[in-house]
Amino acid sequence: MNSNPNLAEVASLIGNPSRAAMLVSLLGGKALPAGDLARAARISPQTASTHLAKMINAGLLIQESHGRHKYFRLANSEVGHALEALQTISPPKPIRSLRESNQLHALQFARTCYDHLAGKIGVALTDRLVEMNFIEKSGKEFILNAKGKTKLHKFGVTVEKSPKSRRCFARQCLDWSERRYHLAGSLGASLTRRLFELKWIENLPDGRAVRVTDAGIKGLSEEFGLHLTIE
Amino acid sequence: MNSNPNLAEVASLIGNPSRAAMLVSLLGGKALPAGDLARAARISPQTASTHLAKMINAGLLIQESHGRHKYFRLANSEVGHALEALQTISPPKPIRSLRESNQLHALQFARTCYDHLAGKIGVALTDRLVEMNFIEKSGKEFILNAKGKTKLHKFGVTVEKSPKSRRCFARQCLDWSERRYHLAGSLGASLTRRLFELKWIENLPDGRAVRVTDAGIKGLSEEFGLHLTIE
DNA sequence: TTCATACTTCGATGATAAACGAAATATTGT
DNA sequence: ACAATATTTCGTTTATCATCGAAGTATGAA
Repeated sequence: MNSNPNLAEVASLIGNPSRAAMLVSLLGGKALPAGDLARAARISPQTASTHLAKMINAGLLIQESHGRHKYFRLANSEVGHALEALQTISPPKPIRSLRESNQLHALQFARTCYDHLAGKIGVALTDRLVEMNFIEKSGKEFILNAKGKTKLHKFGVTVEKSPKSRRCFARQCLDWSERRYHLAGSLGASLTRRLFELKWIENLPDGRAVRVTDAGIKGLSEEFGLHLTIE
Repeated sequence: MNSNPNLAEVASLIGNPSRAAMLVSLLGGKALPAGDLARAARISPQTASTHLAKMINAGLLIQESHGRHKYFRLANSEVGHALEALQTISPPKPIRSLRESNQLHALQFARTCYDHLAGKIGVALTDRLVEMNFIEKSGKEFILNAKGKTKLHKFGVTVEKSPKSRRCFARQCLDWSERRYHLAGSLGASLTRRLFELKWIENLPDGRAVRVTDAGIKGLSEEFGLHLTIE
């Protein structure tokens, strides 16, 4: 009679406040260990463990073991997409203060994802690197060409793949909120490190949001033709 | 610290099997009376009434009174979008009868998703619009270019973004049955409305499944190079 | 007015599951 | 080997909420 997929099952999983808190923590795309997720949801590790098991079982999360830590992340981009769609219909304003509202904006605008830059700025900067013909998309990676290598090296970024690390050099990382790719991998990390070093960006007090400084606005414009407008 | 206790609130509303069944019945975009929704969810009118009140309260539904009947429908396209997004990550429901199997096939082939076209046809038509270079993907939207604007305007579609509505003009909506994007937003809705107007598509008796008429097969082929084969 | 239909409110019941303490398992460090 | 840390499993408690019967309100029909 009524249509096929079993909505209620997944929705009820997301519908628990503790699980929802964990899922939101994972929306940044990062994998987090069980303990961190428990803390984020303000519940005991035991309780978190049962929640995580349920979400693994339902295909919402996947698990990677690293020693005694178990890392969890969203199983795929569809899950992130669904969570965001739910957020858009989450009624009036959950936001208790102006400060929280600003924080939320800040996250969408610029944040770190593991160790590289994400959010609107992350995507926009990557776009500029492509447009200026420094990097180009190729499968799941970017390729840094000679022109880009020169430019970024002069800018203070490590442009050689470290031979001992088997980390991907210039991975494409999908930003769910923008649904666009930005630069990750060791190149993305090195570039982001350099931006911190130059104090073009700085960490906001808590969480993973990042602020672009005045020097950053000037610098990104001059070096990469990335013109930011303050909203 | 992290954003949304209300995410859980909405999700838990959708997470009840009875409420989910009612919401899915409303995904076709039509308004239905409380009694019909109770029957669709196989629950008593009293129970349905409390469920509906909760969903009204949370802003998922809106209510119109017509005499002693009260009609309910999805509050806005975002709700429809969120439901579809959840369907993409929901496990399929076992099929119990031939009738259900047929219904499922019809839904996968063509259906309305709140107010725009989805299913094989929805995705295929969107693909054609991209291939014919009328629209192009950009982030989470499509961009309608000059060529597309001319073409669709001539076809009878509203191609201007309504300034007072803050609804997205041409959003990408993830299709649960195809796992691909189709055209949504006010442009998608207007195009779908026009297809109904031309009687190229028509609603099947119950639910949100849609049939492509003979005129539609001819028209879609001639106008958009979309060649349908009857299965 | 009186009856019938559509929906809502109230109260009681029963089932589900979230939470944590206690204890088990697994891994790393000393 | 032993202690420390990270996670899981089990059993118990507790709270929530879906459900429906019964009764109430509102609208339309006879």
